[in-house]
Amino acid sequence: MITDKFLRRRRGAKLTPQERETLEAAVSNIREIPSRQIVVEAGRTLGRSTLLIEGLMCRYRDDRNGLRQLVAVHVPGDFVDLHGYPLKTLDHDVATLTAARIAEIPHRSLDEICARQPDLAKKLWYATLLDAAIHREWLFRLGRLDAAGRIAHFLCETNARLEAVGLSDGRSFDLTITQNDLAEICGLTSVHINRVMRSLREENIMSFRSSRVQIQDLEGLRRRGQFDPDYLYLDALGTTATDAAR
Amino acid sequence: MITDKFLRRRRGAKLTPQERETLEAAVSNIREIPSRQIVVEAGRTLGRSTLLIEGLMCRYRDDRNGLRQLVAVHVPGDFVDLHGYPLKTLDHDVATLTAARIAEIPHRSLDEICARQPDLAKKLWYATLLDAAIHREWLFRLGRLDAAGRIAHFLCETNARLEAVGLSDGRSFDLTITQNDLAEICGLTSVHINRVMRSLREENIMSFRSSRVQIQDLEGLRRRGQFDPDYLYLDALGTTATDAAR
DNA sequence: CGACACGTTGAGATATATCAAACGTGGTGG
DNA sequence: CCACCACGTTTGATATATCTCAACGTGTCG
Repeated sequence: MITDKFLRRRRGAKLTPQERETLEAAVSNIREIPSRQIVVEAGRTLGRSTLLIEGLMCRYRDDRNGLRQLVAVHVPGDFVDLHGYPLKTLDHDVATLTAARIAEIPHRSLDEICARQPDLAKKLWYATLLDAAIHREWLFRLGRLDAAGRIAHFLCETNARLEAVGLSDGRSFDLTITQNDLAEICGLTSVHINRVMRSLREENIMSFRSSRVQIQDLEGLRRRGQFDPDYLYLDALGTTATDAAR
Repeated sequence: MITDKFLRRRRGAKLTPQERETLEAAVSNIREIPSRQIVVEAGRTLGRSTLLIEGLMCRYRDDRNGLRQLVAVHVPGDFVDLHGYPLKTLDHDVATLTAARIAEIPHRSLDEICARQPDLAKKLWYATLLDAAIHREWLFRLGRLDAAGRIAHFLCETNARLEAVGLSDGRSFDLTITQNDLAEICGLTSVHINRVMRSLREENIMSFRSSRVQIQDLEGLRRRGQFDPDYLYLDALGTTATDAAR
């Protein structure tokens, strides 16, 4: 099911079966996109939005010198560029980090949903505000945490988000990105990421090898990143729950 | 008029007179709030949202050691905690930076707007996405700019936002915050803010004294902060326009 | 006038960046 | 099957931005 993971386990915004069906019906097509491909360019007028089904995507801004800052990483179930619906054009680029499968939903269909199904519309709105909440947490991460804290915080967040959609067992998950990507997420250089990750590894807190993250000491990692998952608005407290539900 | 400044000069989302009236009618009450007062606490269930009429407000997250990171600064015309409407509860605190006048709008009234006036609802949605766009720009600021760049970028942004609501002449504006606030915005210490601002002053780029920002070299300030106002979705390109309109 | 918050300056410590080189490793073509 | 290439990772040495701590200055308000 295409919209399987959308808003899954989100407190107070789960979709009803009917709403899910409406959304499924709104999908105009499904596309496979290779790794490292730009999907939406800043400034371009948009006629549809993208639901990520499989793979990883990101949003970013490049600076004058070619340095890049990622402003979001998207996991399956995320409505990647839904912001582009009310805004009509995006202020940043959107690209794949890995090969990805996406579903496209025309804005025309969203118009109908907004006109006829205010409850569903509000849940779409909610989904974009979740992104904003994550943005805020990233601001905290960049503004107040040191390198180890930033890495720890990002890994805790990604672990929690992937777990919510059944892609992490709560301790380990696939993350097919480079150390340079991590640097662009954390506002650091890849050299420094490398050194700090080594120390986290040597402290037996976590490891990141051949695209797989293993968290040995989740509590320690959380402490390092001052991570508190409240801002993800997940329904089960903590991340201990199995992903049996739904 | 209470909603005078709301979405003013925002590309493709200006309110019609009727919509404006609807919003005005939705205001349940107006409050004056002293400086440095918490208005919304994280986690509390919300029954209304706050439109800022006059003064400055902010949203922030405190870390374990009492260090604070501001994640947003709000100027008159901003619908400060509209995020709390779909989300029901906020993940961060909201407070005044200066004495402020606010209008409160019950969520019940917003429900009616969403049910009956999808176009207006979409503009409310748009307003929250503008916040998200600003969050993203702040991420860029924190992740990729040095101290001078961060200060420059923040001042350019604030100048543009205030100008859009008629509170900056494009070169100077009142900004009643401390250097410590600036530090909490820029992810730096107040000591460093002080030093870097001195150097910006000595280069005749800008000055900030007794709560007033004067920009001598707007072009230079923009260059320093790599500031491009696209993400503010203002209708007039650049910031040269007088604020005659509307 | 004194208290208090805010701004300013100095000296030294530290985290992170920069530059440069070597080291895997998986994939590809000969 | 090997040689080689491209790409990402790892490490070292040095430079630099920012922090920390501590003191002093200045304006405002009761």
